[in-house]
Amino acid sequence: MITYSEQTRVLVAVDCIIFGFDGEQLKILLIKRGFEPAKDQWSLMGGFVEANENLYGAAERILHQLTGLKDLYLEQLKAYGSPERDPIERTISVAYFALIDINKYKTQISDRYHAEWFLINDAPSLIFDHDLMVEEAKKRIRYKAALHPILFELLPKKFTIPQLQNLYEQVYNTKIDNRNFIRKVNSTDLLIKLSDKDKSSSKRGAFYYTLDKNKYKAKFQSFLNFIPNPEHLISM
Amino acid sequence: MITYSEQTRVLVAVDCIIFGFDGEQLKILLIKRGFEPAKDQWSLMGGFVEANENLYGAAERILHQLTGLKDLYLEQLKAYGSPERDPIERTISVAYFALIDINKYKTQISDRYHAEWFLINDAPSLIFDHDLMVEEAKKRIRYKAALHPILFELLPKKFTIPQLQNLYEQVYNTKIDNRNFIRKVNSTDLLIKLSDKDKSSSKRGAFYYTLDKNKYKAKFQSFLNFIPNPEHLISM
DNA sequence: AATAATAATCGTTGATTTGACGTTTAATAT
DNA sequence: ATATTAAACGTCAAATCAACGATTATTATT
Repeated sequence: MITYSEQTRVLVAVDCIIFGFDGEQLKILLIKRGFEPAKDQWSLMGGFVEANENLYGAAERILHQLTGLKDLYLEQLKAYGSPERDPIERTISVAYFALIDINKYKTQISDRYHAEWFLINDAPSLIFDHDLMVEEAKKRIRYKAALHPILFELLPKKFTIPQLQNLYEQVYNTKIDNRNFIRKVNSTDLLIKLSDKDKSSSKRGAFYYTLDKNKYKAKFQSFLNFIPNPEHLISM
Repeated sequence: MITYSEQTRVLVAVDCIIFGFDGEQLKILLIKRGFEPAKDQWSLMGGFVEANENLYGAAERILHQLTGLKDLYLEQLKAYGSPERDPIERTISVAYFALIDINKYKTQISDRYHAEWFLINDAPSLIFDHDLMVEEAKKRIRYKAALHPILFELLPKKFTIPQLQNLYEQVYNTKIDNRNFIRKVNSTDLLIKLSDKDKSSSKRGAFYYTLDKNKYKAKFQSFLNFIPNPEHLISM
């Protein structure tokens, strides 16, 4: 029987960078670690990969544990494997980022992890190399969202154009001309206008829209350009 | 003392998808495995991550072992972790892709690995999930090269415009209008025209060019568009 | 009933880029 | 002299772009 017996085995973990949008602000979900090392420090949600699951499955499980949600947008970011990244024992971590609508998130489930949403630009510093992971995840999202309509994954089923624009403005930390933005959004043909309005943030009220799922899938690969001169903003 | 003792440890490997260009054709470097399992089958070059090195360092080492080359373009593709991907024992593999100028490659070093260059569209099928890795690496290169000038990493120090165009045509498997291509290339201002010519492939001879390294670094992030309608070609 | 505030549409501008295509000139091996 | 490839220059209409002006719609507030 063949074995790889002379090789060292290491721990493999999955860590999740969870981005959320509540209709107003872009946030990230962090947990307060309940165990050593680095107990009581802020951290990404993570866990070890189990014997029978693949990496994506592990990320799904971990995400479900914390949020109670399934079928989220989830994409592998990168594997991190510096020998010193975990002080206790060498651990390779495969980072995944998820995009979720905060309104779907169930608080009660997260209580055991002491999870909290933080504004994307106002989050505490994290354990190990998690800050680096978050930075690289932000870059990746900017990069990808400049070309593909992934930001819709952050929005509720029904959303308004001002919410959508606000989301883009936060992701790219820039002001977007509203007239050009609407024109571009309409030209993608991805949205279906509903008959009811959101009157919470204005007197007139903004029409709700919903994503045309079929067109979304069909057009996912075709490049978008909601952001003027994205090459000035993106680096990765 | 804190430990993660109850967790299972697994093997972590690095596999390299090595793309090369010899001035005429785009190729991939494969090895014939000299050990079990899957002895004598074609495979990507890989190896286990050692105790004192990070993932990128492991990829560099493995690449150096096979090619004798250092300081190559090397980028992490993705981590692969299906439980069944290695029949002997669970192994997570972090795939890296490298871009190299085949002329720099030293044959004698590779002999112990029975390495061979294959045309990109005429390679044998590989062990484990290596075919999947190669497919995803090809996609990644197409995606990235549509936006960033990474294909220059495949070219020799001195190269001609016809060589460059040929390379793009092979990567995207398409014909490119030569007049528009030259105009676009010149407009990037990335190339320095040399005074000597390559007369091997034409009577007139084509001027050699070299990459302006400073401008290359400065402009790496700004999007290129050598490929007409890249959105028709790219998917990832 | 007037006002304020946000939402949404329509239109214009000139600049730039795009791809498709035509033409010409250059250099040199044969 | 000829064939062949390199390369530069030009044209053209279509499309896209960002920036900006103006208007209308809707409704809560006063």
